[in-house]
Amino acid sequence: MKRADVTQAKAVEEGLELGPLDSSLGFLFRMAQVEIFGLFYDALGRLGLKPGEFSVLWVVHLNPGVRQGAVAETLRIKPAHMTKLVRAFEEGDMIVRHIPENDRRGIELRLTPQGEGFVTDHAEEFFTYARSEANRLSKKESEQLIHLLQKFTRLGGNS
Amino acid sequence: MKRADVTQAKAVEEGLELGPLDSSLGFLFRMAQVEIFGLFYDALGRLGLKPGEFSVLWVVHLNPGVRQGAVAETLRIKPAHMTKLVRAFEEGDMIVRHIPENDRRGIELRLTPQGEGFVTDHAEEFFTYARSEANRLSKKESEQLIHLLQKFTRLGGNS
DNA sequence: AGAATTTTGTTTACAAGGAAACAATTCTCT
DNA sequence: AGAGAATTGTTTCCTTGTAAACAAAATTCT
Repeated sequence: MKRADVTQAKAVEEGLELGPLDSSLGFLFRMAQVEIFGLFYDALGRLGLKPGEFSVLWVVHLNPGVRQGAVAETLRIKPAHMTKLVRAFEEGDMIVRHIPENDRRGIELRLTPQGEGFVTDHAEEFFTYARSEANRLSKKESEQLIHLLQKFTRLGGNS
Repeated sequence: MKRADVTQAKAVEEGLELGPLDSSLGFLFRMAQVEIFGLFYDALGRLGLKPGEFSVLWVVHLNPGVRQGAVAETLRIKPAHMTKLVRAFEEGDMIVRHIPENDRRGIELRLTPQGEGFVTDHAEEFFTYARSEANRLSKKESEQLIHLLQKFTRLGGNS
């Protein structure tokens, strides 16, 4: 029996009706993030590292001596959580915290040699995964998606 | 010169080097979700309800008698968490749980009259917010973005 | 029928992340 | 210089979400 009479949306997922929900950006972003988190784990889970954690190391790698608050604000990590992450990385000997003499409030972050090694060892697969995430889209489509997301988030190529 | 003169984009990015990170779908999805969560709160925070919670009510509204596991799978909510949400909604007299006689494992969900009232009262602003979320993109761009996200998540359209 | 398996939801025990109060340092303004 | 304000990070407490073990019901396969 053909189900084409029933609405398209009815065919989604468990067969549940979603109405306009499946055209809601908030809902789609959440679904997309869950999806991509799964892909990340399939690819890099064995490193015992989460996407957000790698980004912290990556940003410190590219910006040695950056203050931890600046990293937090850039990556939208809340200060309380940032403290925990940085302390954990310090504990794991990946990051060193340095309190500069000219402003002893801020804390400057740098990678340890071990941290540098970790980042350079895994950066390629991290970003390769990041590209291959998109393999359910054509190259053109994923470029378009990236562009639209950059515009929406005001990040990347809009300056 | 005041700090307020610095561009918004600059303030957002702190001027940090991100390298290929700002073209990573995983990173962009996370940023987009944080962004949209903020927009949601500005618009609907006063209802004391979160996006995911409203979606549960919405899906039950559109699919009366649906099993809670089906809702969980559709919305990518883990079973353990789904139990808590449903119990809380039951507590708040928004949802009724019904154990059908023919299969007493599953639990069928329906909105109470109060739940129906709540959903119909707030659905419009929920989805209006969902549309106005996109107001930093042109209409065409946000349609494109929605389409690409649907394709990426295999939701909506047809895969 | 009856043991083994599958499906479905719940409980427990924990990790991730956040809000708010706090502490230390620097800046502003008189 | 010194009081008040702003900046920066930390601590405490709480909420949200997850994994893993469990329990109950239904299904499958002798």
